[in-house]
Amino acid sequence: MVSTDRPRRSDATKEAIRAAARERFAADGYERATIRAIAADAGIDPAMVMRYFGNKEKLFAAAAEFDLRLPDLTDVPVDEIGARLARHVLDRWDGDETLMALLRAAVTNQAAAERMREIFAAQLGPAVLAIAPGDVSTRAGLVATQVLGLVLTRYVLRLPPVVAMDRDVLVTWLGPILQHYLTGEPKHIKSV
Amino acid sequence: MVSTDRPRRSDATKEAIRAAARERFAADGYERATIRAIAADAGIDPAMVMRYFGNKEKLFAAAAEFDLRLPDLTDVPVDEIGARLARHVLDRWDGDETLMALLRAAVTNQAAAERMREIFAAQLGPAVLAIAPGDVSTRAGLVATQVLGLVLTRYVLRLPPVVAMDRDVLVTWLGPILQHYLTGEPKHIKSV
DNA sequence: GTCTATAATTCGATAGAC
DNA sequence: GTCTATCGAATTATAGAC
Repeated sequence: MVSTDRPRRSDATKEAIRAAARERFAADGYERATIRAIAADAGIDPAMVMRYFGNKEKLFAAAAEFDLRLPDLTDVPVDEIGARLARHVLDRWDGDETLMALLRAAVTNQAAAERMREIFAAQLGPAVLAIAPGDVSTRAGLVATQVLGLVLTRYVLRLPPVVAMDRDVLVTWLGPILQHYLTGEPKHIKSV
Repeated sequence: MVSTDRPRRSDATKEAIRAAARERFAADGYERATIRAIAADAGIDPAMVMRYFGNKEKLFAAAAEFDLRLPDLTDVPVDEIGARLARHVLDRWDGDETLMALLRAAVTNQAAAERMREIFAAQLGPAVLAIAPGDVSTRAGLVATQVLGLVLTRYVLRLPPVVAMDRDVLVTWLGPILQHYLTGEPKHIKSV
């Protein structure tokens, strides 16, 4: 038992590489992030990156390991689920650059796009299933459009009006919308 | 007068390059789209591309010339504006790959992102101004999050649930949301 | 384990013949 | 106007010394 899980020799290096890779992929996207730059950030030789991860694609796969960490929404009052979800997305994005790396890369890299699809299918789908009536797939898809649209415009494209919006203002606007996508019916919406 | 606007000698070549560039930038993004490939698609020599457009950045700028062609929404019944806008977005995106090129490139290329910001500021802003009360900037920003989120998930990431959704179903769901962003008040929304 | 040296490509861009 | 030839730089990836 202990032998398979022993004190770790210098996997610290491996973790340092992964951290540096996350930053570079997030900042520059898949193609512009170079192994050389990642190695330099990690303070080691580029050859080490190849030794530990084989090639660039595998390095990205290791760096883009990601968990949405969706909160358990089943015990949240029904009419607060949307706001809770909106707040979680903003928190999650501010605290972890992995999703930014994944999104940036997914736009031009096929493997990254596939991973993105997997993550949303495996993590958002079940979460919606627990609380939503009717067509779960459609509801999960609609939530994805609004959530990723927010992330894209605020963190990637940095559209000024979206960047300028206060966190709480965003939650106030988007909460009811996500709520509607999760539990409402199409067309049956009243805006006053 | 005629001399400045004469029959055009072989600007057909120039237009062929621009068309090929649009396709490549849309399919591969800025970095992966190569001048060599674009030239091959256009059936001419790579050196011609440089001669006509100077460098890769200027070529992209020429290929990403884009007009949202937002319809005049002032004469549309107020409660139909959202649906009309949703339908227009789907139409516009299906018929022109320029916006796809712009979006794909904007995610990893600074100049493309800046152009994206300009387009939304110059075209969406005024359109919203004509019909929306209160904080126009916020409303335009919210509309951008949902519209670009739809485009990202449906055309770029190709999330299965979003791809599977019928055009009319999407309009039915998104119409009221865009309507709400344009004319409603935060929190004052009722989903039944 | 870590790094040096370099192979093998690929790309943007230029010079110049025709 | 069009194309050939090529430069110079940058990249991933490998081989092998220490």
